[in-house]
Amino acid sequence: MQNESQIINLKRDKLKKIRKLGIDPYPNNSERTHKISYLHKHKDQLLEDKESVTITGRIIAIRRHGKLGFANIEDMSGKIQLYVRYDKVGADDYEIYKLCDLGDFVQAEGIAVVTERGEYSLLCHSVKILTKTLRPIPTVKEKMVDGKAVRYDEFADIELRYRRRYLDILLNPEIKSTFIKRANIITFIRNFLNKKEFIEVETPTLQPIYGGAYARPFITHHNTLDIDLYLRIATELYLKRLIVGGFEKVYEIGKDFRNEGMDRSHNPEFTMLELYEAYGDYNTMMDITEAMINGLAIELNNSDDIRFGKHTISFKRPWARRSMIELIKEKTGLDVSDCDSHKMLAFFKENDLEIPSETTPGVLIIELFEHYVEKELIQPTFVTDFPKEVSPLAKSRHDNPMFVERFELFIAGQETGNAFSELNDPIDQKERLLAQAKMREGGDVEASPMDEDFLLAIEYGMPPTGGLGIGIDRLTMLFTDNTSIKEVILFPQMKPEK
RNA sequence: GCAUCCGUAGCUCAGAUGGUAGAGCAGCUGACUCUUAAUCAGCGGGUCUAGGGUUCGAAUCCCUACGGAUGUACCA
Repeated sequence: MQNESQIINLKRDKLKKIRKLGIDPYPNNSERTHKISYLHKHKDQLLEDKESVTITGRIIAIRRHGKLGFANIEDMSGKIQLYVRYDKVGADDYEIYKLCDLGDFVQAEGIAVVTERGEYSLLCHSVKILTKTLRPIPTVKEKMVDGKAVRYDEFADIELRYRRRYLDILLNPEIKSTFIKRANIITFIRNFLNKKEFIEVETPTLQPIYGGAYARPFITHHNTLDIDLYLRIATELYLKRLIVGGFEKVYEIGKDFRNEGMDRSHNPEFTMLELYEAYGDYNTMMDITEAMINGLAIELNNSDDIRFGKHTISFKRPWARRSMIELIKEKTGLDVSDCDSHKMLAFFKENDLEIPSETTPGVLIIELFEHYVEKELIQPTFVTDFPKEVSPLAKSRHDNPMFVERFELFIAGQETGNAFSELNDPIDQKERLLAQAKMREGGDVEASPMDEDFLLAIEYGMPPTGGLGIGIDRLTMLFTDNTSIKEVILFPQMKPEK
């Protein structure tokens, strides 16, 4: 008689029983005098003073023994055992205790004691129910073996964990700490930038023209204006307008949306930090990136090093700064600084590499880099000097105008940041955006549309500026030793269940 | 997109070669005034992801769909 819906019916019956006793299973008010962690911090004093305390929490284990029983309850700060005796709480409250299930929220008042078996507990004088659960909470049991918690019956189904993240957080403590860490990372970045006098801003998520990255957008519609709007793919073009306006240091931490493939490192919406500094360039962006992430490592781990899978990654400064050309030459022996596509194509053929659909020098160089170099860059490495044609918003190098002043930051083989000396020549910028628009007309769905309004702003004058983008999700993956972006996004995008 | 693997009770899993589904935990009933994966006795619980096929017979073999994981491609 007990599949899930029957268990739910049994719980509804208990609910009725509680109501029959004249008790509201969902009272409007609750009270607590202390968090559970307080009981642990002031253990000796509480044991001596026998001061009455009231705590609240969720039942995570329950053991009944006739006229006495135990329950482990947990709040955000910790766990403690409740010790419930018929002769202490009285018949009414004992009845309530008997009607409590795993997952119910309760309020307990009592004094701190140590049981005969040596467990620090709250000996209850009263027990009150705060919320009755209707569904069976998956049972996860833990046993301490040699100081290590061995878990039984884990809540481990990956799909269920993501779809019912609340259960994941409730039942898997390491998940809770992952997301606390994520919050700490964002807080640290805010504090770091605020201290450097960056201003935090918010720019539109709904944009009439999207741009600032190479990606397909989500499209939506505004009813009153009767126009289509795009969910932003980057904050870049609006933040630069603010530099034009005289904000010298700005940043935004927010969601970008890209309508493309999903995999281990891509979620359709993701969190991005972008910052812009007037009178800076890509070199100052390297400095600030190093300082920020190194500071983060020290803040979180009290060390320059973190463990990531098999690797120990050291954020000790300075980090490697390597030209893409140099790296390719090192791995392949091929010098691509002359952007000779014939030579590169010959190399592709010699080595049986798949030839990309476009065979312009820039695309071929990137292809070589991704194939031979990217995955090898485990320690933090700034890869500099990208081909101009794949960087429409970056300034050219003076010594070789085929390349731009740009870097991508690679850590553990993964792109974690992207920065450049921002192009501020309005005529050059217009030409490059026109080239993008042409690619778009030619069928490149990821090329950016022309943004006249952005060009207008640049024509009013943007000072030399360094700009930087860092993927917060990927940074969090690094610092929490996760290889899937879904593990660091609370509610990752999933296909609907049928 | 392609390839491979996976989907059995609320949770974690077992179900060789096809023979008609099982365990632990959780739940229910009872016992128990110091337990902590409580214990003991008993009881129940399943559209084996869905649909089709092969077969006397399918959780098992085949096909399709759905969902997930991994790899790969794409993502400057």
